[in-house]
Amino acid sequence: MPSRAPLREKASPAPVRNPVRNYDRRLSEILRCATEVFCDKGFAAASIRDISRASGSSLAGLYYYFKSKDHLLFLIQQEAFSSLIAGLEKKLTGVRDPELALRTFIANHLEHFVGNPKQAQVLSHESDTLKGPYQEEITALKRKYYRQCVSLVEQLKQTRQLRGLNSRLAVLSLFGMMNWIYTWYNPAVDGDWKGIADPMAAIFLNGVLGGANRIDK
Amino acid sequence: MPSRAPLREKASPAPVRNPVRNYDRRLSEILRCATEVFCDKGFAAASIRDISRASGSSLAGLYYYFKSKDHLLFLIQQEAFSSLIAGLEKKLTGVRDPELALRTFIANHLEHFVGNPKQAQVLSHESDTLKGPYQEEITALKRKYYRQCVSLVEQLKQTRQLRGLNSRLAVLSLFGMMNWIYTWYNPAVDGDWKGIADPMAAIFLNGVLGGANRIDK
DNA sequence: AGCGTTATGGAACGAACGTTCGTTAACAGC
DNA sequence: GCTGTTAACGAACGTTCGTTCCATAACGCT
Repeated sequence: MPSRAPLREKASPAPVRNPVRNYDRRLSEILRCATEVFCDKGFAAASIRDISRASGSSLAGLYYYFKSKDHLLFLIQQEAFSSLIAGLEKKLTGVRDPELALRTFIANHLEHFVGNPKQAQVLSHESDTLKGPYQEEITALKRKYYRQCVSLVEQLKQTRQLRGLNSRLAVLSLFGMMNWIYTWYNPAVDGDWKGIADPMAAIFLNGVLGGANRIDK
Repeated sequence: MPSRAPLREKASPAPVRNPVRNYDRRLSEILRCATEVFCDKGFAAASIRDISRASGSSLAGLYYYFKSKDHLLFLIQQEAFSSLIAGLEKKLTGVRDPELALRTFIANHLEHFVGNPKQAQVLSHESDTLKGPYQEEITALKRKYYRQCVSLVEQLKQTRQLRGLNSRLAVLSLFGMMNWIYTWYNPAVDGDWKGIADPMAAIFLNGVLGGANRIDK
């Protein structure tokens, strides 16, 4: 007669000590697994069953932590954007010089993107996947972040008297450079984020400051 | 007693005059419709039924033109890449100056991407969707295109003696700028490709040439 | 008139999908 | 010891998916 208890290999039925902490910990564990699955297969091609497998939960058990597949992607993107913005505001306090501020902006962005490549890919690749209220909330975060960068470029434009500069195009080009990284970054070839942030900031800043302004200085 | 013929509203059973031409014409029509659907919903989320609806074919009728959904995406990407590369080689013949060649490269890329935004989005957004032999063939085209750009940057690096320049990072940053356009381009705001190509080429070329080199000139 | 090729469509297949239902342990507070 | 909450699960629902089978027109050629 076989014993029954040892057969359970899946997430065991919770030795709940601190109820609130346990929920949060398990949720972020699930978000981490789901991020990996979405990164590998893409949101639409990934199934809840894939995430169930990756996280060790049952199919039904997952729905205790999110309302729908869309809601799950929303939670991932919201957390990713929030930590990106939080890191930025912390590093930007007290920085007055626009050029230094832009270098800080770029460094923060790349630190996040190169340090969490899977999260970065889900942010970049699935940035237009959601629809309705979820998308609106993410778009609001994205717009806030975009505007902050435009503001820095406009400050630079004013202090350096760059009359011809198209701030919108400059900022969107910068975002292109940085967000595209998820398609090519290879730590063995490209090193960590510091080795990318400086040359990329150099290209962008030389790019918008232009040749002429260097002579004046 | 109702007549029967007028009830047929769908693609009528082919007044075949020139068999070869008809096949090609219908195929590119289907590719165009499929591009639109893939662009709007993403490859994985788009169904063959969506493409059937958009192209006016029946579900089964489509499979006369491609072997599988993956094959359909392959055909789209192959055609897009081929015309991109063909346009480039035509415009680049006889151009000796590396800077001018790079401006030409950028102009050709943006002309294609801004002129065919839906095709561009499918190329960029689904660049890693296929697997196996299809992906290998597309990757080969992509690598050829990438190498051509690297070669131009290295020529620039040599003639201008830019010792510190990381060609790989520079080219991938340029591709980032250009390919990211599909996420933000709005003809009403940004105008046609000419208004984007020049400022973006300026950012890139000033960026890699750096401030110092301009003083020498 | 008859035949092979080109081109198309209706109907169906099995598989996989997101989600829900009802149930069940484990624990906390009383 | 009882009760409500937390956390998890197996099984199933109805739907949609990519793909295939088979039939059938229209045409070019003989």
